[in-house]
Amino acid sequence: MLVWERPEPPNRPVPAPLSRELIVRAAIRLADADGLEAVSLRKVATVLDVRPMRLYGYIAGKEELLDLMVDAVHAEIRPVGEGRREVLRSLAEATRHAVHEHEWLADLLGGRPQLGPHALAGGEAVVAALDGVDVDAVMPVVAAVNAYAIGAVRREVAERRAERATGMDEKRWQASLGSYLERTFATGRFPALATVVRDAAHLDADHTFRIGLDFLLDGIEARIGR
Amino acid sequence: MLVWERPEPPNRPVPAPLSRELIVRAAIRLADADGLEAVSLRKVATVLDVRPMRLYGYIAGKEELLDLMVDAVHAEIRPVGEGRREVLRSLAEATRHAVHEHEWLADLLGGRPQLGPHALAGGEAVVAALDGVDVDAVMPVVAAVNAYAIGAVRREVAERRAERATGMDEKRWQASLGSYLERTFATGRFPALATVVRDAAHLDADHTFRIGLDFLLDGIEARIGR
DNA sequence: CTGTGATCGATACAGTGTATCGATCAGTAC
DNA sequence: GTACTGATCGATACACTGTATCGATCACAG
Repeated sequence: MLVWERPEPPNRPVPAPLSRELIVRAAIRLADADGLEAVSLRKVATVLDVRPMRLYGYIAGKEELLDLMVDAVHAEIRPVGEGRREVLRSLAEATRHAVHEHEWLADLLGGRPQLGPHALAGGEAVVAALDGVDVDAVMPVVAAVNAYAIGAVRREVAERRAERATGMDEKRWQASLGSYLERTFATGRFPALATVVRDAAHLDADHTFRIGLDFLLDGIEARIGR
Repeated sequence: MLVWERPEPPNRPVPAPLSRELIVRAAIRLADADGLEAVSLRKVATVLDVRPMRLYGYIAGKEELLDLMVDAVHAEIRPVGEGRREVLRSLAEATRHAVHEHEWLADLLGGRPQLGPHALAGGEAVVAALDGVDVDAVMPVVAAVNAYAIGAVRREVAERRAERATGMDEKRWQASLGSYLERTFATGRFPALATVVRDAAHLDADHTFRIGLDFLLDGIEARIGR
């Protein structure tokens, strides 16, 4: 082996510039495209043309990356409109809309306290718009709307995924779910449930979300006024 | 090497009896003790004194195991009491209670469709107890209560975990969170939020859950009667 | 030119879910 | 009894994960 053959010079002409924001954006793109389980530090690093350990100079670890992703998307969740009811309704709808654009959000929302800057800014906007409401009532009201939105959106995403998992085709899913339920109901163990599933009108996701939200907003309005 | 030294006879005197239920129970014990991330097929197998691949004779994979765990706990979630409001309230409280006993449930609830036998049996019990309600209204009402319960309970667990993560001590957590918020609020970017956090009474988890639930139940009662 | 402190990333480690496939068994046919 | 068959089981292996360690490399201070 030739002694004077030096190993390739480190070849670090332009160390790819990096920042928390670039990392978070790359992670979000990965999650949007292929789901949360496609987000690994190695893949994020690859996308950014960087070696994995480099990321640890900007983030503490994967958990923090997930937190940062959630907070980044919180920038899109803002109430609009006027009047208490409209503000709260739009808050819930904005949450749902954000989850539609970032399905992985359903897996993370509510999983950890939301104290990032964008989440706090969203909270500020809501609380400010609820000006005039009894100060002791504000947090419970906002918390309730958030809780409903998160739970409802999780169920919605879960159903959508189950559909896709059985082969991309909605009709086929309805059929296979239907036949499974019919077989189960044929045992006679769930008579009341069977009646409802068979006889009730099947609402689409939009209506289901809005009906539940209206229940909640009705109850809130009755206590804090409009 | 001695040719007549046979390798130890397979030493399979009593192949540990196994079943889906044993596997699921072992997994639940692990999750109860150390959280969901402590549930791995290898650890479950170890606890059952079995080699990992053996499990695949009873379950299709880890995802199915998680589904089975959730359905098993659904056996504990049943409405009690009489009257529509009381049935729905107890449903939500039962969900919350189950999560208190199995904190990992907060990570899974709502994440996938609940079509297992115990979940369906719970649905049957609720629907049966709502006898007399307009058939088209039953599912939206139950879905709304479930959505609220799941979302609320996730937030509650998230807060509890954040407390524990900063060192087991609640006072210290309150202090560190408080100082973080104070520092953040000192920037003046969240004036409305700051006012509410500073001036409003801080409710404990029980009250917060019940207040939000009452909002929702009020709204429901106004539409479907009591 | 010579330290020196910071930065970076190759390597390694312990862990994961699960596909593969040879070893081993009970049961049946002769 | 022996020979075959089909089912069962699990050792091994693979690809992948998050991240700790630590030597190599750099810009810069003296």
